[in-house]
Amino acid sequence: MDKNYCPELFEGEIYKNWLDKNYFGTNPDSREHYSIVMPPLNVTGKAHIGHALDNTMQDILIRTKRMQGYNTLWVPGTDHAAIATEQVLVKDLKRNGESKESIGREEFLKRGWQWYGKYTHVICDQLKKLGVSCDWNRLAFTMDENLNRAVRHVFCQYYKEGLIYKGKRVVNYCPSCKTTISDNENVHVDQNTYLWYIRYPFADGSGEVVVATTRPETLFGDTAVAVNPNDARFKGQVGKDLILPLVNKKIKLIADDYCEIGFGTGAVKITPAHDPNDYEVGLRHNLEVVNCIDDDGKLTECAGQFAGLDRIEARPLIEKALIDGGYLVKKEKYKNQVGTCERCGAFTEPRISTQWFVKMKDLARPAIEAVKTGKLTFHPKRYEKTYLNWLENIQDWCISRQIWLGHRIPVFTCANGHTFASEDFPTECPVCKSAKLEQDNDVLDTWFSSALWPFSTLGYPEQTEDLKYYYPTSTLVTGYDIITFWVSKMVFSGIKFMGAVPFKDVVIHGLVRDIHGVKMSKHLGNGVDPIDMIDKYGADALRLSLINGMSAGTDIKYGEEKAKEAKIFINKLYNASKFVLQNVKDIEIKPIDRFKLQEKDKWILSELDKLVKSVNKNIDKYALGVATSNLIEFTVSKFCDWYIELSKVDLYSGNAEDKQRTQNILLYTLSTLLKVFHPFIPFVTEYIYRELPGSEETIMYCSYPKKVELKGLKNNFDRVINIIRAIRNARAEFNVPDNKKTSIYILPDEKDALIEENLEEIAKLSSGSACKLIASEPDEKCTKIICENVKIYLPMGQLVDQEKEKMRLEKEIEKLKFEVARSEKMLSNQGFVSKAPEKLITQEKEKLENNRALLAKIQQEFNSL
RNA sequence: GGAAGUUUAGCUCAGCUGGGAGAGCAUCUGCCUUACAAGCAGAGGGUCAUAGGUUCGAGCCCUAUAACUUCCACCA
Repeated sequence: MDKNYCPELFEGEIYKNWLDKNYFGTNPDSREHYSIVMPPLNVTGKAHIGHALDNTMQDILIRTKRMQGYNTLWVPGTDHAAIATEQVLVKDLKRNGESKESIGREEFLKRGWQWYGKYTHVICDQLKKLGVSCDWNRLAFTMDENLNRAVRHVFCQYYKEGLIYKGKRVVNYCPSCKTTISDNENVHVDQNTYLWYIRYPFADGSGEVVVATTRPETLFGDTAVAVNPNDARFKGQVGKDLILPLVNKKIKLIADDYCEIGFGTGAVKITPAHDPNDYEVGLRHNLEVVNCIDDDGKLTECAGQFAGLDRIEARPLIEKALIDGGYLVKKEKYKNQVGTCERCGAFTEPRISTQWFVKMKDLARPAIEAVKTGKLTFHPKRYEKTYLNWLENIQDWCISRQIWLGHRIPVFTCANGHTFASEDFPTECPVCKSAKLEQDNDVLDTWFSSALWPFSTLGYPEQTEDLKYYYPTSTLVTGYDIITFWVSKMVFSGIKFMGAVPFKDVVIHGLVRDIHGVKMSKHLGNGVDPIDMIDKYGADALRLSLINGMSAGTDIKYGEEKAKEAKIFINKLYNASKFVLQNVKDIEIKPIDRFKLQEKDKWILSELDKLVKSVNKNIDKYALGVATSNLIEFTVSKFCDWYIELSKVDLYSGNAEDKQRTQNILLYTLSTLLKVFHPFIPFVTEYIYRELPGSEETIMYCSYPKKVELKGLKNNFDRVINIIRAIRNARAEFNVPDNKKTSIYILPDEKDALIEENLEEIAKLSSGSACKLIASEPDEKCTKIICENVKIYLPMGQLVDQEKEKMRLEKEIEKLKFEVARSEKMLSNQGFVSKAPEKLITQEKEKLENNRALLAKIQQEFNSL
């Protein structure tokens, strides 16, 4: 083994070996299953650090369950991310002077597939570097032929049941991406703008109504002005005609509750084509719908001289025209929120258009029930609120998108105008047999296909063996940002089409932010590239740094430092292993219960037992961050700091029996530790494990430790640890450098087997030249420590100063007096004695007694000085 | 406008059903001790956001307040 940990030397080789041996592959059998479907990664470019976190968590769960003997399936996959990919492709075309239209739909789709073919590898290779143990034989893609079948099947099912309909709605439209986007993709941002107060004169010349608007350019689409029916100011005026400025068209003044009395001027212009509320008002009052903004975000002919101008750019020109015409009353600063496209950032336009919708109310109900009845649990639980709140206020889901990439809506219209949905590719109209068919031009929202992910990847709509065996899956791991986008949709789809929730547990993690807590983005350049981290520190270090200290569902602040720290820790584990390996070369492996264990052995084994139990418990609770810190704590503070150092005594003493016992315990402890640790840091644990004497072919299939199978581990070794610490402390207080060895004399209060057994250990770990048991005070000038029922004498020669000793003891006495007083106060408190639990009271009493005794001893010591 | 989360050492965060404030990093001191200087040993450092309340006892439970973060929402 190399002197220090070099992950680049073995991670690639180990992963290749796992793949070659098909260790990740699985098929249904008689065991209990544990399955996860990977949230599909967008095939748009690179995996980011959030993917690394998400997949590390899943890998930890899968690897643990695999070692626990479950039949574990982890399905990897990618998503076609239609809008994003289409955008990239369009940009590419533009660069070559081409366009979607110029190359045609078929050719465009071909390029889409080329893109997917190329980048699927890239993203999968990145996941492989991370060490994920998913079944690559089953790599799925949301556009695969069988997934497309599932989509068509589901669509037609909905269609047949009347759950899908085509309707007119005001939807968010992105003029830059040229497609409808969902409410979720429409992000509201604060904007400093103005309120324009515009004068609308009555047609009969009897005055005017002033309206306030943030969007003067939509004036051309106005078909009414509304006031509140109870607004006294407009009494008798409702129903009269107004002149629409610049257009000189007559529109009516109407009364509608939507208009609030207190806001603005009390009158609001109604533009049914470009505002969802106005559209509703329009329906109620039977208003005309005038589109004044087209697909490109440009004003239409109804804008007269402004037709063809971009809606935003036209604004100042319109303002000028309003001023010139004497229509503008005033303009004041105003702050509001405006919708922007999540992907391209362009201002979105609410726009009336014909779209496909899924009726949500009935689908949502069982999905709500599933959580309320506990069939589905979120971890942490508070995210159930996000989920429920969304489903309880659900709107119909707009599923059509005006782009080319993606699953095309399987609805056809024949030459005679018959419209029908078809799961297969039809050749004739089922009504009139016409062979002239035209398919709907729109494609489905990407989430429509990912909603089916947990069963479409297992073969649906075929009732495959996989589907029967692995569905419902066990756990879904994902970020809180897509609970509404995705999780909810999988749940109602799963219930609807499979008759069961798609997973039992949903584990939610936070976002990985930069070290200052700012969201990572290309724009800010504050992103951390996971592949960079792997190249510099190794995949295990990246994994560990993401998981360690993570707490459920909270965002993680992440910087390169963390990966560096993790690597340093792994180096520690690596070196501890190296030490063990160097010392077990000549080992004769025996079960550890064959040996007569010393206290220190019992101590490390009982600590190991605690560790293993705690890690198991925390993995079951999905508290992976806690499990990780337990593992690190044991490795450093128990195994390395103490047991390895203690073991040196018996390894080098020349006593063959002691050596053999210690070798076996070292090996047992290390190998158990590696197994428990393996799901978290798979590479280095496999690498070391293979070097261990008596190891199996791979650590991946070792059985996951549940506890240390050994009785009688109770021990008192903490006394020795406390004594060693006390000596180290005293030495530091006297400024004795570590390289200056001194003798240690111990005078026990009574015969003390534990101390007798550990004299050499005490000497070794507290920089002593030797540690001797004595029967009476030594003659040398010593400093004296009283603790753990022994008196310890450190011969410090000239360094010992009576006054200093006194001060030391005084400090000690003060502390003890304080403690004693505290206990006494507590125990004399009637409320405490009568109400506190029995166990606590006896504990407190014991403490008081011990402290009193110790105080007496130290007091006596002080007096004798 | 509604909801959730956060507030503990200089920094990043733990802290379970209430029972003597913890870790890592950073800082300071001493050590190249035959696994590791990517190391070891030791030390300093906190009115647990604020104000009330419940309790024998509150970092933890309740109420209010403040600051920050996030999600949801159609107010011109």
